[in-house]
Amino acid sequence: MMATIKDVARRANVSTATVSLVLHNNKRITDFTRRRVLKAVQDLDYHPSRVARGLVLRKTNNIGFILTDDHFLKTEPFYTHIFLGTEFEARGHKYYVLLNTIQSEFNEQNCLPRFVKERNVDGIIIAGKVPPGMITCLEPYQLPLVFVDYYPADDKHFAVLIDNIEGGRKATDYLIKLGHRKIAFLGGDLDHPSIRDRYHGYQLALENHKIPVDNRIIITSESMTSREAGANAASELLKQCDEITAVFACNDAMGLGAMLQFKSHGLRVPE
Amino acid sequence: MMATIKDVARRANVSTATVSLVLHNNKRITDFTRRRVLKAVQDLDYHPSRVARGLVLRKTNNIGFILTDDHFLKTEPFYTHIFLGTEFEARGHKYYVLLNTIQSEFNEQNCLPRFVKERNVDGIIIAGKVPPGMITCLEPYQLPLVFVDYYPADDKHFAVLIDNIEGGRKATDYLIKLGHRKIAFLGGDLDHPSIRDRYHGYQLALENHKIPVDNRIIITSESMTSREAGANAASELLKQCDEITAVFACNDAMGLGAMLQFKSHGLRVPE
DNA sequence: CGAAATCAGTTAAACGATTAACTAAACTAA
DNA sequence: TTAGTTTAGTTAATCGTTTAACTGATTTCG
Repeated sequence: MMATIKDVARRANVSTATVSLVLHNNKRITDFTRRRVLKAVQDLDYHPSRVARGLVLRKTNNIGFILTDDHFLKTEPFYTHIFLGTEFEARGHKYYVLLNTIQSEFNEQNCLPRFVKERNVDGIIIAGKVPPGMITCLEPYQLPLVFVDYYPADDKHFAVLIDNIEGGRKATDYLIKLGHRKIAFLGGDLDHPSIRDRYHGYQLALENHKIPVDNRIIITSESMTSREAGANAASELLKQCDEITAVFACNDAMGLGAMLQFKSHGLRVPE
Repeated sequence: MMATIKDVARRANVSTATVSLVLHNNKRITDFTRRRVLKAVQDLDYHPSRVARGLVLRKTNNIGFILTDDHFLKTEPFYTHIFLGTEFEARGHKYYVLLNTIQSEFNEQNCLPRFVKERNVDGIIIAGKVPPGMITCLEPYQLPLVFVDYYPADDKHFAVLIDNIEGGRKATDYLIKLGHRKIAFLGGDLDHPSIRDRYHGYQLALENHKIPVDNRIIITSESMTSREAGANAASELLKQCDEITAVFACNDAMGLGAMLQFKSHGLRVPE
């Protein structure tokens, strides 16, 4: 069995309070006692129980990471990296990360991750598209909330965002500088802020170079995040306009799907 | 503030013990009382604190997931899927999953994940290559251990494994059935059991078809898991033998690297 | 009828820490 | 000398549950 604070106290011939005080560097313990306690701690390889400590301090040192699983699984490894980065940083601050993937369909009832209701986290990170109603549901728990890649409606919450406008602008700019003039835009849900912003950036770049926006070669639809969607979009583009020389795809999966589709129509990519 | 069992007890005019018993479906509570308690539970949206419960039951309902981060980050999304699957299944059993990526260099000292020392997990899943010495270090904690994609030295431990021999055999068999005779093998560390087994499967398939194993076209090296490694191996292969018509790569990154390298030498892939 | 058994709860200890409040001894100062 | 202060700890309450042991009332049965 693992050593508890009582074992340490017994071994060092002090009270458990003293052990705790030593471990918190309280100055009212003499060096003599401190050393004895520390020795006992070492001997027994004692580490305070996270659970017991959590109870009295009302603090779990857990961070809940909520992830719309669609994103994690179906698109790029973007969220994997976000998650790993979170875990790494949290670990550095002696926090643990509890992952909870959720469905995007959100119903008021058994909606929230269990770790919220069971008070098993001190704060929450939500990555990806946040189901409507979720934030309201979360409100009464008073947990610190941080969004990743999502624009909260109000400005009461923190969010970590990608500069999608600038990203979209730069990417498009790059294509223009390569000489492309007919650049198609392949996006997912335009209601999704990140997609909207990339589109915005795309527009800005075209504007800067006085290239008109051609609505025929802008293809977006709500559920467009998969390869098939990309492929379908590519077919669509081929029908719409044959002067296209470049494609701006909002994610890798769609880009790849489109690329394969172009190839199967005898076009060569990147040429 | 969140409701505690005391709030529920007060509201239902019973003792906290009764509330707990009701929640555990103990039969010595009358329907009359049970209903009152359940009503109070609903009204207050009460959920037992995982932390408090953990303390008294000596059970955290957490599973520790240890991952050699090299694998997670640098190679395929294989481990991502394992992890997500684990989280999903655990959630179904009311467990949480604590991730902890570790370095492959393992030193006896501050080696083990904190969640082990702090008794914050009930069991451990280790995915990927397990650093030597780690298992011994883990021993005294008496935690249930399950390995994923790793062959434990002793048979005291459970492991979830891929049938790499069969996988390697099938893949090679497929290439042979397509008519290939000179099939190169690109692998990582042959000490790694999964690589060794795939190689074994590769050999078996060749044997079955009475194709001799050509050592010149078998390229393995300890750290070969990246695209660059794949590219280097491809160059090597081109020098060694020009009759190669197919390549068996042990992971996607290497395969991709090799493919790109072949292309840049003017070869067409898959043709 | 009276002892034993059953019923429907309650009381209180325990889990492993933290910390405010207390205490006994030593020291300080008028 | 004596009251006050500082020092170096200890005692005991607390966090929110669970559950063994208890209790008082009712029922069962020989």
